[in-house]
Amino acid sequence: MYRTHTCGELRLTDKNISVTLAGWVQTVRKFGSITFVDLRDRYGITQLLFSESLNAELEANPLGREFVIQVKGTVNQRSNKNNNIPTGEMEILVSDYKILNKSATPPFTIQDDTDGGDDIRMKYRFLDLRRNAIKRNLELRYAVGRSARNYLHENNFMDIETPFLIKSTPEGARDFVVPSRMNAGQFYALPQSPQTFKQLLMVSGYDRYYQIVKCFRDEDLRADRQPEFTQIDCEMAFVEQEDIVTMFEGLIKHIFKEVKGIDYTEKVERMTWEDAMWQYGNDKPDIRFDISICNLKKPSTVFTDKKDLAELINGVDFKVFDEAETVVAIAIPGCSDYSRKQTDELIEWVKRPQIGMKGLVFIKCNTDGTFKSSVDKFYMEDKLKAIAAAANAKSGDLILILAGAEERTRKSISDLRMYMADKLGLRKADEFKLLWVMDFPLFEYAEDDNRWVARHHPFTSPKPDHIAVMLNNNPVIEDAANYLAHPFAGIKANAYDLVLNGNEIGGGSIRIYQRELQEKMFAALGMDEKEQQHKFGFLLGAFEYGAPPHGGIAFGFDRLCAILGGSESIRDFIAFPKNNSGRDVMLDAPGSIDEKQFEELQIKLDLKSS
RNA sequence: GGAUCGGUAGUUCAGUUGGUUAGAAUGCUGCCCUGUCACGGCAGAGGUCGCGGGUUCGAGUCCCGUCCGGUCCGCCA
Repeated sequence: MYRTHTCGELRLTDKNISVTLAGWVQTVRKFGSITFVDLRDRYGITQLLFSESLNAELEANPLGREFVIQVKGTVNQRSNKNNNIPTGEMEILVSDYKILNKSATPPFTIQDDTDGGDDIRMKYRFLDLRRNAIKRNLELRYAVGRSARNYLHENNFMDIETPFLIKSTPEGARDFVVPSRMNAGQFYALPQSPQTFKQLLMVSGYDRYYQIVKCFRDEDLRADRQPEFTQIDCEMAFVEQEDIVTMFEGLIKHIFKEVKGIDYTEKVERMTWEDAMWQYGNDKPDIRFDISICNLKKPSTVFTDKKDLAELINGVDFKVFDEAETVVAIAIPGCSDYSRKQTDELIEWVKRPQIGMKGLVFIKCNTDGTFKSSVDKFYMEDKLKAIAAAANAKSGDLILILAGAEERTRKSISDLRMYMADKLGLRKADEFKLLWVMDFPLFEYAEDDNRWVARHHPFTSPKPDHIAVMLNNNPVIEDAANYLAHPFAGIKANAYDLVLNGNEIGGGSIRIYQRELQEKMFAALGMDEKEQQHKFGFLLGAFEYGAPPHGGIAFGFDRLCAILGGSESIRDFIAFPKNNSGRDVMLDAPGSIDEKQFEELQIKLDLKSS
């Protein structure tokens, strides 16, 4: 037997018992003729005491960091206790030890506050995984997964596996492809999600399905995006949007409770996509802090009580505002005392290429009731005051205003809002706020091809009221410049995203389950009958054999874990993640393959030079 | 496809206006130390300044190219 106990298990109450432990040497502290060793395993650290009698042997067989050793000894009370660790009151008085395996000196220290940078830690990921920080993340991930399975199991969901080797359907994200040896010249695709399979399972009558499943998308990476990632993928039959929303609010609340000990009793807020875009500039707003956007340019349908805003800023010959499609303002609490240097910094920040604004107008709402702005030349105090009122600014606030093309400006003010909130510490990692964003547009306009693309995916159903609009209108866009006037532009989808602290953690929809509507949808996306049959014939066929109404949702499992762990980066919640370029730096993958493999696949490599 | 920041000891970093022998911390090695737990003390080893080219009397430092890594935009139905 290698061990009787783990390194996190023994306490002072075990005093005098004989034990055998095995683990890794974290540190060796030689202190004259006695030696202390911290022995580490997955469960904790236990101090070993090598007394004088073992000195000769330690000299003959010295210990080094990360050596794997086995020790026999008795549990001993420490004369100096360490209150920082659970095992800090006891130690093992070692009678005998054995080196099970030596270790080279690790390239970085395997401690909570490691000296290793990201690069080296990724290359030696197996060492990094020994560290508490990463271990805790993986434990959290396991807990979230287990909690989700428990909840779904209790609610009659059934875990059904779906294939990884499927057919490429180049709609949406880029597919990873896998050549087929037995079908030379043909390729499988790895699934971007099990979408069509779970819908077919609904047709088959498995009315509550789930899977915690890998998905693959060949797109560029981000801190919160990996080419292979994990979804909690769910689908239900005989449901409406409200059923899904209730069921999966329940799932997240269950996870909050089981994993974080949080009772999320408050009502989960809801917001239409339209409101989210106008009030927060973003379809996944962080609503933990109360800063919303005021549109100063046009009378907004959202703010019906502030109809005169456009008059307020126009007509003083300030060209920046006059010529801008959109002018938006946010009031930052308590920042009216910003210095010239600080406001200049903000201006530089919005001018960075990533944000790409030409400038930033600010109004200081001083605590003495006066106003000071960067546009005093154009706006008298009474106008500044009126703008401040419109922007919901209080005394002591700093109003920041951006002007420009609508989409760009809206995104920028949203980025600025988040930047300021981070700066002011308003985004607290231990505070969690859920939000449903609903009523997304069904279609987006693709300028390049002058056609509609599905905003969510092509299986999403329109709102019941909008089905007729879809069935009775021609999807062809005759007037590209005026595409918003096309009836399809206003069609809203039966789709919903669950947002947690400004991150989309889940998204789903009620699906189309009738062949006619599905065909109409495909046609709207520019697919002729032949193409529809080729790509999705199996699904259209299935809809003819008693497809029930159904809908579902998929959660980004990695992202959910990262947020619950208080991190924006998902990489530390994945045991073996890819780097920014989609490489596994430990394996040095991807790599080339043997000539023999090419021959078997009957593939000849002929890279096109760019 | 693009922007931007970085690459100097095993590791994390500093390195002034281009100027003598490139530093610190930590890790590593050796010696001392009977209660440490970020142990302490003394001594020592450790460098192709990512790579290639250029400017210069002289380049870690400036310029061009390239590779690698981080972040972001585009992209991610």
